[in-house]
Amino acid sequence: MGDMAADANGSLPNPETADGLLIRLLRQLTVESARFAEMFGEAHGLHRTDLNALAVVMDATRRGRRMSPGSLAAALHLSPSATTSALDRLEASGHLRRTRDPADRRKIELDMTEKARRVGSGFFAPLAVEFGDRWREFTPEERATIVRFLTASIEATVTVRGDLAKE
Amino acid sequence: MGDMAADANGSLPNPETADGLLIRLLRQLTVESARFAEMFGEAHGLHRTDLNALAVVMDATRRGRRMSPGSLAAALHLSPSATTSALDRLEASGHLRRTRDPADRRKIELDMTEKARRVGSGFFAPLAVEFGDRWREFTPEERATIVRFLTASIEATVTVRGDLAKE
DNA sequence: GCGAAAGATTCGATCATCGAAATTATTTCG
DNA sequence: CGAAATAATTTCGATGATCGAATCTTTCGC
Repeated sequence: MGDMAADANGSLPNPETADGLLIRLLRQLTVESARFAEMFGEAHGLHRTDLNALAVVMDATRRGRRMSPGSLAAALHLSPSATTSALDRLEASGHLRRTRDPADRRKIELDMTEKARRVGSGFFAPLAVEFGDRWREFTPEERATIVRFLTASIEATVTVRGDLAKE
Repeated sequence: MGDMAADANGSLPNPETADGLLIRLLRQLTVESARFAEMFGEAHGLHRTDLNALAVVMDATRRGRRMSPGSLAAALHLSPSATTSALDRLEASGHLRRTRDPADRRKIELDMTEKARRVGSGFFAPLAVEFGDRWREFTPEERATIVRFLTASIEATVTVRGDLAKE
């Protein structure tokens, strides 16, 4: 699932518009990504939430920020108590460790273990290899176009989400 | 999955490779899509699974296929009993109807209601508008490149998933 | 220092999901 | 034709992720 609104748009089957084709492909891509994540998680005994949590902590670590349960809860849109449960699971499975912040002892810092790092590269390395393989055909100019397209599409999604939030 | 492994890859922050940039953007796009679906579902009182189920049924309907609880369960990677629950919810909320197949009365056919159709276009219409707006800048040649890119990326994901399934 | 606030956890309840058994309808075949 | 096997879905009991409210510990303002 892990997926998301998997498969359905307004585009009629008959004459597909130019935009319709792109929308359909984007949809397919997100569905396939979700399926991959789901299957990967299953293989490692990690549900969606645990995978997401790991990913958030990994990303924060990579850019030099430390995560606390609170910030993790915010990032995951999860209640503090559910986050505690998730952290219990991830600590029990040896992917994360909790250590108290010596400066402010109310806070907890989350550290990835080597096992988590292996999980992360097990997730991304095969994808990166396969992507690299298939993307070799694209020239720098074409890549620039693709970057513009992806950026525009991300912005569009964020914009529409913002509109939705206003209501 | 909705979301999916939200945020973390192997690419180091420092000198980002050309592929690394694309991977990061793809990841962002899936994350944002998932967030949008999540927020939309929340606004309509539909969880992930219900949204996914609706989407699958809508898509099948659109291409002239009828769904049964069984085929829906398969499409969602959900147990039959969980699917029954989801259908109970969707029927109670007036999005779907169950009717027995007159030919083989063991089977149940799932029909979308007008309300479900409205939900669907409420989901996709704003996105389509915003995408259309932002994509106006792309020439047909550029779109062809983008289509190739998206197709290649989908195939890559499917391939890696297939490899994972073999183990 | 003392009360208020911040950060995290515990507790009890709810609900989605699962696996196994049950129900209803159909097909096979003796 | 009738009985057993098969198919499709649902029911039931149990598990577990999540939530909201209350609790505990630490820090900050006065």
